[in-house]
Amino acid sequence: MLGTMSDELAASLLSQMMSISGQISGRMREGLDRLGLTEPTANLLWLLRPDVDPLPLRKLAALLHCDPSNITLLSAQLEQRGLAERRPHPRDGRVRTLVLTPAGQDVRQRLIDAVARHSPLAGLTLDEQHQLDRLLTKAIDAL
Amino acid sequence: MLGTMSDELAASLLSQMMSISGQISGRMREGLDRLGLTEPTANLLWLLRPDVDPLPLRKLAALLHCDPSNITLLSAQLEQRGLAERRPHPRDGRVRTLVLTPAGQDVRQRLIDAVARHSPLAGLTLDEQHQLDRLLTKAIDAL
DNA sequence: TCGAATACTTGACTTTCTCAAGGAAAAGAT
DNA sequence: ATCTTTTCCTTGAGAAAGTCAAGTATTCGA
Repeated sequence: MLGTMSDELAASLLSQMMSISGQISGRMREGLDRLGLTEPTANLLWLLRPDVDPLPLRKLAALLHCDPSNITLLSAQLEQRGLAERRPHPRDGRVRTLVLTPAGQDVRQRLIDAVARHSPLAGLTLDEQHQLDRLLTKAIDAL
Repeated sequence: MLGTMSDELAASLLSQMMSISGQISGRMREGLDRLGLTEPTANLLWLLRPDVDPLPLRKLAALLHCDPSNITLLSAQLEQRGLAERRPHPRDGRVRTLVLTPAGQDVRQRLIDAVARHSPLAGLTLDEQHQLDRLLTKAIDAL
């Protein structure tokens, strides 16, 4: 049946995605000690893009699929290390946003570089990487 | 510079992979309560392929990047729910392998189906899914 | 202005995970 | 064959991360 075939393909893709992302976070772990981070804090750091408007803590909790109180804990850790700051939202006094400090931007970039260099995706040719980029972009935009 | 361009591409791919796998595990969480599982046990269940020789606990720990004692805990939970069994390795008395019961195979398949249906990758055409499959396969094989 | 909703924090608690130590089986050396 | 070494799993103690319920402050809407 057609349904079965595409189900198998979907399951195979799923398994591959999980395997690769597992490899990536495994690779990430190796560098964390050196940067003085744990995996949960690194996952939060990952979301703090310097080129985008800072996100409210609540939004970060949604992106990480966890309770807001957990973000309170993790961002306090980043703050204590001088990597990020909680700033009040300019328009809404209830909201706090999390912003990287220069030191935080540096650590984040070093983390990304270290992982990207050893990622399984680095084994693909440049052309293949562009194909992959196109496919993933479409998948994400479809959300 | 050329190096910069490919670094940016690699970082972009990385970010996309993390985003999609985040979506996937988010989707997974939604079904877990209904199946009586937690996320860590589901991640273990994921690795227990019925069509492949059962893996030693140590191997499972390596795949999940965690301590073997943690696998002891998680597999005990699966065992208690009747989803898996720890069996002595036929040739090596030190080793224990983890094998799904029929009930465990059923739960695992339902988990995979539920996630695959709502995965971001399901939005791609069948042709695109094949392209993606080819690229990911190559990336994984390069390990 | 007053009630309802939203955002973050705090505290108590559970679950997950790691580390150090220990026992059992296999492998290697003598 | 015996003894040492290594490998694998388990146990127990403890740290870290996560959830939940309650509390405070701010904003929104009637």
